[in-house]
Amino acid sequence: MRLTRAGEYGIRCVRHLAIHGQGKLVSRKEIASRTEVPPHFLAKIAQQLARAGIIEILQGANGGYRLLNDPAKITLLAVIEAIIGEISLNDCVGRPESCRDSALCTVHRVWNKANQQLRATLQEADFATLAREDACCLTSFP
Amino acid sequence: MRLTRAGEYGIRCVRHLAIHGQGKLVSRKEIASRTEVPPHFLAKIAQQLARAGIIEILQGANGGYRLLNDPAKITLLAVIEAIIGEISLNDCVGRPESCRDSALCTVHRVWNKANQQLRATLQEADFATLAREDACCLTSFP
DNA sequence: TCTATATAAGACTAAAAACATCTTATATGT
DNA sequence: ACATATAAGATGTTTTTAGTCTTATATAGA
Repeated sequence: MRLTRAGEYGIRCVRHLAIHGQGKLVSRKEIASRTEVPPHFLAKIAQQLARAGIIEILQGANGGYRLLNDPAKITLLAVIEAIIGEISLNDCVGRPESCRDSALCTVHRVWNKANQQLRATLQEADFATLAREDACCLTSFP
Repeated sequence: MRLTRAGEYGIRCVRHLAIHGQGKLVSRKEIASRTEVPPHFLAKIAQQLARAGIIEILQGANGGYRLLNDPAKITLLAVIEAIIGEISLNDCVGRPESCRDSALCTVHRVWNKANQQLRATLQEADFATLAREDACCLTSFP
């Protein structure tokens, strides 16, 4: 697992939308400038979020992005995995076939446990909470 | 954080040494072939493990590597961090200065918790245990 | 209907990191 | 002295990440 820049940007984007509330349309331009994400890069990230059913993209004049669901229902895990794919701390966890016998592998078992914990922690965090307080990472409201 | 190939190889190396027991000298050649790690790459990894005080390197004819401590005292965390540096799931965690106000950042707080959990889980795993049972990843004994 | 504005989609490029190898030097046992 | 083993760092290759650019498409409003 590795939180890439794209993943970080995806979080910023959803958090910014969450601050405005579900269904509120915000232009890509505004999101990009407020969260300091390169606009074209944000476009790609938004497409992934849209495919994952997290946001809706409206084209045309006065277009933009908006959250499809209640921020309280959107987890940090869902956003991250929409961007970087399912989290796996090492290959052993994500692709059992890369192990000779992953069911018995003591090392594997540790990774597996760590991976489950990590995903659980990220799943507990929802964007209603994440948007509520002031936060670093350039995503706070005016 | 990302478990690189080098990290994975470091684990294989220490596990192989742990199977032989503390203080037992094993040649780089044997470790490399048994764990399927490129010999020259293993040399670099071994140097990092040596700098971290995990193994001792003996030069010259009949040289090789050996564990300095009881495998039960060597944690998965120590080995991984000897190779890839201190684990941090995102920049926010590892470099608080990259946040405007990391103490208040709700996103940061989630990462921080996840990071602590991950390190704790990896610290609980020791190489006496990891070496005990059959395992995948090419590190089992003859 | 035409135009301005906005995003879509994917090709393309640059930079960084990962992965590995190669070469020269140094240490040790016989 | 010689054979064998690792040290150390330069070098090269591949993959991934990060970001940009271009052409196409959709929409609001004059």
